[in-house]
Amino acid sequence: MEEVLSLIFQGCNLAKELESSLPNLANQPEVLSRLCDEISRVFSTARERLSASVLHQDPGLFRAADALQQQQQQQSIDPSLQEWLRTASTSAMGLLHQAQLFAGMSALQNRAGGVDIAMASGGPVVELGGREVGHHLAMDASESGRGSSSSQRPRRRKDDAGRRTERVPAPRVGNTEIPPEDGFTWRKYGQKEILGSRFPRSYFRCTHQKLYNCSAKKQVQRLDNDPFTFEVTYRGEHTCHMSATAPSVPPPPQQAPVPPQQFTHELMTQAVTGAHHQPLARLLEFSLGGGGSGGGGAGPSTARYGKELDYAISDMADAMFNSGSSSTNSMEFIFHSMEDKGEPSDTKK
DNA sequence: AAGATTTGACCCGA
DNA sequence: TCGGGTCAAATCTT
Repeated sequence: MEEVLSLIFQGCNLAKELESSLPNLANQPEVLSRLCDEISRVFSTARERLSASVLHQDPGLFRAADALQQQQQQQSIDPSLQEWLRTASTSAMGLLHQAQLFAGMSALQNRAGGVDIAMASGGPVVELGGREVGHHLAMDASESGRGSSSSQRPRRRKDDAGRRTERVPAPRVGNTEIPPEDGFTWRKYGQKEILGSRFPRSYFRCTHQKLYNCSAKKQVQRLDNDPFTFEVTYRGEHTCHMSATAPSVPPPPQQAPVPPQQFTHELMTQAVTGAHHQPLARLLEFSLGGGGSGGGGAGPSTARYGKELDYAISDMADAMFNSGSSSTNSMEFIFHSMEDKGEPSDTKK
């Protein structure tokens, strides 16, 4: 499996390189063709090895892989599809990764959905059950009381008891640079090269730090020996969830009101069936084997496509897990939330 | 215009 | 003194 992942990773890197050099290669079809062939070959090899080991688990998955690969091959012929595929694959994998997280959050043991999602994200099935997305709410008593006397800028020590470290899987396909979503909204405030590490460490604080005096922070760093895994260190406590109006309230895992099958299939499909998400919807039709909405051409997309989905997913989580006191139908809210996220981005740029 | 991200500089614990 | 963590101005995005 390790070898296969390495192949996929290699393919992704090749694709990235191709993408970045597209402007320079626009009038060099032979070079483009060669690069596309190379990428196809890498992914084909990976897929063949995957097929041998997991095909029996979910044949539908490989229909999606086939569809993806066909689209990739068409890239060299039809440039208009390039952006479509790039954003669709990136977003789909991001979205599917979100599905992984939600599956863990709601302690879903959805056999079909779980297998589909985990495999479609290009990696092994990860132990979602062991990742308690909401657990970093645990109180960090030392946070508030320290740094009072000596320094104007309170600092934490490395061995601070308030640190909680998790390892979470990175998206295997698409933009693997994106830190994994965890149900909170974070604002990046720094990035630093760490001695002896191949990858820089990113520093985040809660988006609502000022508004709610929320002291939660997290560091995200990719593992040297496993670029597919992020090590996420949480520090501080989220005080923003104490407010009734605070956004991005972390979901209590046991309160998931949505039946697993409905969530992983219908919800995920419907979530992307807006005009803005047509390509993604098509991709998900493949990977989830759903009916889909049909119609519509390949719409425009932006580089932030995936991130918008991240936010949309966050809103979905909010809607799902905070609908207890509301009289509003949670699923309706979710879909409206998705529509709201999709509509404006169509008009932007 | 407001919010988010980037990035070089600074601070401070080890 | 070194290196990790944070600040804050510049820049980018929406």
